[in-house]
Amino acid sequence: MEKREVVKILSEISTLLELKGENPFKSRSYSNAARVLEGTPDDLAALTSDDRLEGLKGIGEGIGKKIRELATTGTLVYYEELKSGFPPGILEMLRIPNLGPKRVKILYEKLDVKSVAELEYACNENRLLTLPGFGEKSQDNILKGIELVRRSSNQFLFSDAWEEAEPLLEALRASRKVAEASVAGSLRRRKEVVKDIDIVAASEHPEDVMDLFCTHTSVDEVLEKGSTKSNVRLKCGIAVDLRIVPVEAYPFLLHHMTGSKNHNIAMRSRAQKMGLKMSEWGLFDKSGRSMACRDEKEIFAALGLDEIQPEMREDMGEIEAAEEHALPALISREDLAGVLHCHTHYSDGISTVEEMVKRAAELGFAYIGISDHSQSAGYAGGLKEADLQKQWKEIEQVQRKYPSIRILKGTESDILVDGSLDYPDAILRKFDFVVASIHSRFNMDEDEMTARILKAIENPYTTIVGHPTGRLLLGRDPFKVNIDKMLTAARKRGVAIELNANPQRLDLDWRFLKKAKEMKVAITINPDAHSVHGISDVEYGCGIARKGWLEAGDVLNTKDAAELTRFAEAHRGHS
DNA sequence: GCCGTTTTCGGCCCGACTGTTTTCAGTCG
Repeated sequence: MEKREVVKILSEISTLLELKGENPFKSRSYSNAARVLEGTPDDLAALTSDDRLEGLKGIGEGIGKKIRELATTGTLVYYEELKSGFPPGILEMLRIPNLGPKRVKILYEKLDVKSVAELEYACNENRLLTLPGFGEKSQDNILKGIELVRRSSNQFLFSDAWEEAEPLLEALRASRKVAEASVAGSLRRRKEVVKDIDIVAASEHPEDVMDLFCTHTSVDEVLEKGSTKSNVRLKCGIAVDLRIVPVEAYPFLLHHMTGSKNHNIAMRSRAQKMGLKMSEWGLFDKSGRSMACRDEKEIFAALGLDEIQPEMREDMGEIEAAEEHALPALISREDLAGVLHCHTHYSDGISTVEEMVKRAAELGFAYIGISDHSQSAGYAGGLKEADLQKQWKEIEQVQRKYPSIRILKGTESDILVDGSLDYPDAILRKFDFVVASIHSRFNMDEDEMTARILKAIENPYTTIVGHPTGRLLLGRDPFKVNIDKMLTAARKRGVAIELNANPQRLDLDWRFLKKAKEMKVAITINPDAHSVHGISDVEYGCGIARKGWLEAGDVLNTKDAAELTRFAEAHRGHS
């Protein structure tokens, strides 16, 4: 069984326990265990082979045993029994906003409603009005919620949410009544996919600011409006929360709303153990006196911690590291010396070689790697040998015109079904670098796919494995590959692993980056640009690299072009 | 169900808003 499936079952158990009305802390321990398991880079087989599983904080004897049962037998008696107590459609009702386990339980027990469709029917017959705790408003809101769930998946790419957040933030900052404002929540933490947008502000006139916010042109509907908190839905479908506090509480609000939830719980538990109480309003001692903090750094310091960057606040070891002064100095966009993996109109890009080079130079890069698709990639206009000759000539001309930036000749070669690359060696050796990527037969089983990729890694001409799991966020699941084996082979052979910065990919996932770093595997943050605009996508990649605790030294394209070509040459020397 | 520099038992983060209620439960983050 895949770890992903175990994670799903654990969180489902958590939900079912809530529905059952069990001890909420018991339910929480299952969702916590699911999160912890998801966050560890190791696969299930590695975790269950020794005592490492129960060593994870949040997985004890009980849940550990259940995970082992799932890993060895593929099923879990406890889960099956729990599940059989409820009709199968009941979980989908929980996706409706503002409808939680308590009220779903009432709907099921009193009205025998077992699915979203039945719930809709019951609403239309006004049958909810008779229930305790329900009224006309709730019934209307549930109908609206059903509409919303049907219309969208309720999840958005980071890049899309970011683009919506920026004008809102600018409008707030432009107001004289706003002292400070920032994006918070998962967007500030740079999660690859977000559910909503959180914005925080400091103001002495919160009502006026709320009015400004709720009447912004991008707002479609005001869902909630108070003096310190409002919630709206934008025309594009994303919900936005705005919280406002006075200036002195602002750093606490910013920290609180940035989360993650589990990071906050850990921070507040820590405060509690120190005899303090922490909330979005401040940090208070036993007598209720508030301790002034001018920024987040001072909040962390008050709890005996180094400042933790927002991207790392996932309660995945950052608090322990902050306590031991062992936090990494995270990479930033300015650390990148050059960009690799760029397409042009020769294959499926839309910009010319010169346009791409000019743009990269404007962005301050010292080199750019052109890597169009290879000959078998008919779907993307892959280059035949004659096209390559033509492109190389063109690159040499452009190079003369732009002496300040080095142009590297590369290719994004398909990894063919048998693991070989898509050009003969005589051509491959002419490239400065080769990105090897899977673009076909995604449905292979794990052993086959792993063998296919390992063979590509062993090819002396491979420099980088491109988008190593092939996922499309909100679109296509990653293909099955043993990441551990891939990283081990990459390290051994001196091949880099791509962190593809396209906002739809962001692949390799940040949860594996930390592991790659520990294994000293070189990572390249590549734009996979298909136009001049795509080059700056490396910014998204840097956000994900930071979530994976990467420092400048862990990333290959922070080095200069000479070092990069030496890296490529070194692998060729291996053969 | 998990966990322990107060504890192996008894805790488990904290507050805002809504809708339903006459003081609060449910939901969310």
